[in-house]
Amino acid sequence: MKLGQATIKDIARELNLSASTISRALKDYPGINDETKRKVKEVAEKLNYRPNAIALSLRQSRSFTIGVIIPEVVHFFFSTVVSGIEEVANSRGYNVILTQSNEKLDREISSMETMLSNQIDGVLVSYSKETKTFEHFTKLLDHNFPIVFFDRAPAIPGAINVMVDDYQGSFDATSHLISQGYKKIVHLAGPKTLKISKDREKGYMDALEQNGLKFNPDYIIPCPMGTLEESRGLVGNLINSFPERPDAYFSCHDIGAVGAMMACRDAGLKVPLEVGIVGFSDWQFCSMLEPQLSSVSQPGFTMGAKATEILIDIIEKKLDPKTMEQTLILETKLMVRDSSKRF
Amino acid sequence: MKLGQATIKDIARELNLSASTISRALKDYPGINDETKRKVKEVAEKLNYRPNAIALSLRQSRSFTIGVIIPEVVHFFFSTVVSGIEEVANSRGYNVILTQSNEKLDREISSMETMLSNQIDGVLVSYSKETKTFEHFTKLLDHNFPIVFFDRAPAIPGAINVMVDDYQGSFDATSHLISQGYKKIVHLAGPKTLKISKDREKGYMDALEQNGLKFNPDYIIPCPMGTLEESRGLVGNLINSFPERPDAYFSCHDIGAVGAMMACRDAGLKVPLEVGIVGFSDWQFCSMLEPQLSSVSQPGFTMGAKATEILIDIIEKKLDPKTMEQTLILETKLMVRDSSKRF
DNA sequence: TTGTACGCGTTATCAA
DNA sequence: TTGATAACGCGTACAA
Repeated sequence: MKLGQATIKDIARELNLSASTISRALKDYPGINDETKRKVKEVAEKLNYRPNAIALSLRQSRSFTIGVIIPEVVHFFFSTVVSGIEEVANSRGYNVILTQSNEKLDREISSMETMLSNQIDGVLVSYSKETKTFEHFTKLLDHNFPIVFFDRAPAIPGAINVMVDDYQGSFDATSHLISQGYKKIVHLAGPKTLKISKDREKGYMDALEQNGLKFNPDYIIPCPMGTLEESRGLVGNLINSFPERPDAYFSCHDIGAVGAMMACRDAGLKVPLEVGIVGFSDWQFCSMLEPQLSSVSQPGFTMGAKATEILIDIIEKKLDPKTMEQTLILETKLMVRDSSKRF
Repeated sequence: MKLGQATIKDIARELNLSASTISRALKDYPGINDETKRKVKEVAEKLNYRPNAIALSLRQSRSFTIGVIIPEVVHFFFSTVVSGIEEVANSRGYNVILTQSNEKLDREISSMETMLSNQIDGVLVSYSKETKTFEHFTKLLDHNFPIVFFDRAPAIPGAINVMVDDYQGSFDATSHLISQGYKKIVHLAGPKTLKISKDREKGYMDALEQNGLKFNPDYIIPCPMGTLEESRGLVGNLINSFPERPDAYFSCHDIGAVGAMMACRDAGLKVPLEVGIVGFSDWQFCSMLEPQLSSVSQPGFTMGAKATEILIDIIEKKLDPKTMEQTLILETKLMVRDSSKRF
């Protein structure tokens, strides 16, 4: 704060009392003269006194601040999660320091560093697509520093993760497509570095098998970038060149699904009549499209809220993550809309 | 940080030196034995020393942290702004503390309070729809506390604002509709508490007049909530009950435009043939819709970046806002797409 | 070239 | 019921 923010000492001087008395009076400690207390509070009010959280942090070695590292805020899902984080953190008296990695490992690492310098009490992380090794996290976990991972869960034994049931969501989506009579279902897959990508792929494959459809590896199309143009291009090629033209697309995220939808439109294929499409994440725009896009809804707000609750519990109760439930899995919900409904 | 974070004292003890020597060695002060310096850095490395930013903050009365208060993160435009803020703040060595007001005045006020307690060096604000009085800001401005407002600019003399040219954007959008031959253009307006709403309304009205169309007050439909359902319902009623059925809708935000689009579809009206539609903000989904939605694009990232630069300049150069350019206006860009293109 | 002492704002501890 | 002192981690004026 700038010049002239009143401190306890200012109040003390004004009333000819000691700093400790002021401190106690303000915090309603027992054994303080009621009259003194009244006067102290009055002057505090007058001087517009505001406790200095920094001084408190230094003294208590606790900052009541948690860090959040996400790939990008400009991402409907992540912004939803942040919203949940913010909500819970606030209501429990914590500040939220936010940084984006922009999917870069080095930014993730340097963010972690500055946050630690700032004495955060714990951190919530969804790691970047570039991140393939996790020493920058394990080092801290070994020192019992509280970390909770969300959505993107690393392969670290003993780490706490909050995620959605990507496997089941994917399984449901694929089964739904099959139930609607689609038979040649392509999966637009995400980067293999993310566990969620692998889980979604697995759910897709298992759903095929359990429904008696044979799995064709050529039907898995990697979309590492996750842009609309990417999937639109890939699906466009597919439609024109593939020996057996696919009749459905299950994308590991909504953007990819929109790309597929556009490619189909480009090719004059009718959705859902000739081609079924399902996305993943249930972004806001799904119900604005024509036809409305079916998608697997992920509880982003809840994820952020739960992860934060767990983190703060660890911080405050000094829980040992090793003795806790390691993974909280939230349920997804398939939102069936027009893009995949034949009957 | 938890137990066992090494401090300068730990290094001092290990090397039988005084804390001040360590401090100087680490910061490459002149007049320190090279050999000592080497050893200090070595031990620092070994103990995984990390400066305590909290202690620094307390000492310098500077936290290198800026606060951000926005209505909601789950809002494409705001998340874009936050992204710009984050980027610049980070590169200039500042942390970002984020809070959402959720469009509530009391949350806005309490956010401000906790942030001040946390000794932020300055704050970036986009105030809530509920905010009608600004004492909680003016009080601080009077004490020279650095505040930069973005997007939603309050009627505070001397305050620094970064915003887009809402008037011009709106004027352009309306003119465009007129140029496409639409004549009965309805404006879906935002809440009057926001200057941006008023500016957009003004731009609409002026464009009508300057193009020789008479302005009909009944053609301004307030959409205070800004939800899809709201505008869909309102436009639906309009279509059925209005004596002179409108042939175009210019909405003060994209969601409203989508609502209008849906209402038209419900009523069997063809966009853009029978009805033209233009939104404001150019959210991601605009180009995913069918027909693609024309919209006024706002440079969110730039807005965040610029606002942050200005704020940090004020903080670091101790500039007096009163002597500065008060308002930075960024240009909008009309993205003409299918929803308003007749020719 | 290095050490001592003090202060940033607060509170816990011990003494009065 | 109140006050004095020390400590959280760091930087710096001053002394050695």
